[in-house]
Amino acid sequence: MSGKKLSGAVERRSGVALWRQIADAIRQSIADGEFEGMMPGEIALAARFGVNRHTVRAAIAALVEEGLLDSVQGRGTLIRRQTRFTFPITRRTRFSEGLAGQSSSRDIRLVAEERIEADSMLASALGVELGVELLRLTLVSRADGTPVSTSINHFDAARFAGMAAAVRDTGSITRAYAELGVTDYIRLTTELTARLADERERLLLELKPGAVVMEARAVNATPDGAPIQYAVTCFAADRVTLKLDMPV
Amino acid sequence: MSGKKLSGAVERRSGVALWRQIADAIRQSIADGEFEGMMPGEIALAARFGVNRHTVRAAIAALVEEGLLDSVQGRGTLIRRQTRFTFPITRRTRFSEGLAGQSSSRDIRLVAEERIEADSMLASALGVELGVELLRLTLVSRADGTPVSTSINHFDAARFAGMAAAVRDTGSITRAYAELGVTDYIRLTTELTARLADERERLLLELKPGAVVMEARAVNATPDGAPIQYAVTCFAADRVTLKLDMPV
DNA sequence: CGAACTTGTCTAGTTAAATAGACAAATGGA
DNA sequence: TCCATTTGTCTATTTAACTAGACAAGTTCG
Repeated sequence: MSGKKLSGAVERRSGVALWRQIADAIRQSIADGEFEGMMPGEIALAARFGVNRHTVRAAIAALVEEGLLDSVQGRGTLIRRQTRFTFPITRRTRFSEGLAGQSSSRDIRLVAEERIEADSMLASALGVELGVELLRLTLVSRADGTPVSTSINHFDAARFAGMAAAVRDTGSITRAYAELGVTDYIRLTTELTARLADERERLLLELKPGAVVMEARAVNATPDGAPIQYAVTCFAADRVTLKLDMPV
Repeated sequence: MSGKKLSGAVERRSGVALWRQIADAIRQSIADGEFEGMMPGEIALAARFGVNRHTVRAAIAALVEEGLLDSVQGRGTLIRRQTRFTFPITRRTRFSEGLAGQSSSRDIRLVAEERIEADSMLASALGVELGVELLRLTLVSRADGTPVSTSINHFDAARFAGMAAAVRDTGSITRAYAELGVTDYIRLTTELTARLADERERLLLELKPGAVVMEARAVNATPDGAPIQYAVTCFAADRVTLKLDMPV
């Protein structure tokens, strides 16, 4: 409702093909609720964007491929129901709890496990000495089978040696912590930015080129404020809205 | 430090020209601190991305145009110093205060002023009746002359009739509020997402096509929790990192 | 200076994107 | 059933993007 219109604004020679610009604009318009149920006809859309009908068809074909639209000869192009998760970020952020009411299944999968030495940045974030051995876990979180986020997590290797196995067994960070004796934890700080998804993220999150991710760098700590986890989480921007609740 | 590498991953037939994909990858690599001072030579970059040298040159030309790089014949391509602002989002979020230590000048400019009727979404966010007259102000915030964010703000028109003039005069939301008798305000909630910038945002924020914005939808209130402002703010993702401090 | 590197410019050819128009095939309603 | 409207498919042409190679022009350093 921010006053946006589907302005027929496509730029030529911008390095982004017209059909992709149009696909992006249609996707956003649907997200904004401008279109519902049925799309306008291809000829109408072509006129609106000031391009040939075949160019619009290429855009629609891409969105059909994405699963957002469904074209039926003789009828028109239908808009498929799209769900967008709302993920709360608070002092007590938990992946599974956050999406509990919005999805029927959640799971966290371990995709990589490494041991590295703390550089200056990690050392200060986790409050350990430079060069201390750290455990680095790469995870992918899904809701209803759809990848929502992927994260790279750092822990003190000495204290959390069994973390990888615990995450694999429980499918949950919170439960893995519990197995290792951490019954509660809080989030100290979160830094957010957004950018285009890189190759690794596109693979893990099953995204198309040109997709946008939100990157959150967070420090988790025990309730007394001692850091235990440094996490860089990438959310698929078109699948999730981050909700920051400010406690009054 | 999230383990990213400048993997030579460019996708053909993706609707995004190779030179633009490469420009995006280089921009991100510089932001990640992978390159400093001088870029590798064009021939090395071409080999890395698996494309022709002329394609790399097109990418570099775009980044030179952006002001991020500077090519010198015979010497090479220099990386220009780039500053990224860190913008804190807390219960007491203030634009000018947030960037005070990072920039020598801040200003907020009023670019549009409208009166609209509250739809159901705005009415519930602001706690007013459906159809109540609202003031809609479009603002652009700059730091050191660089556009950082643009916002669309809604206020109860009856209570904040002089808001537009106050913002124009003071160049600050906080001071404008003060002129209208609101000495303090807090942020109730913030919803974040990210996407490609649309035409309007590219114009206001002086962005290139393909640039990413973070969209924050926030409700501000008086200290007792009564909503007074509904704001949709778009941040230029490559110019700012949002920092969410979780109060312990 | 001169060798070894860099970016800048040129021509030529290939591949992908976009335009243009015509017509087929399916749908839904009068 | 007939007709208007929709998406689907085809051919042809133009324009932009990419590749390939050669060479000029500027910088650095021994």
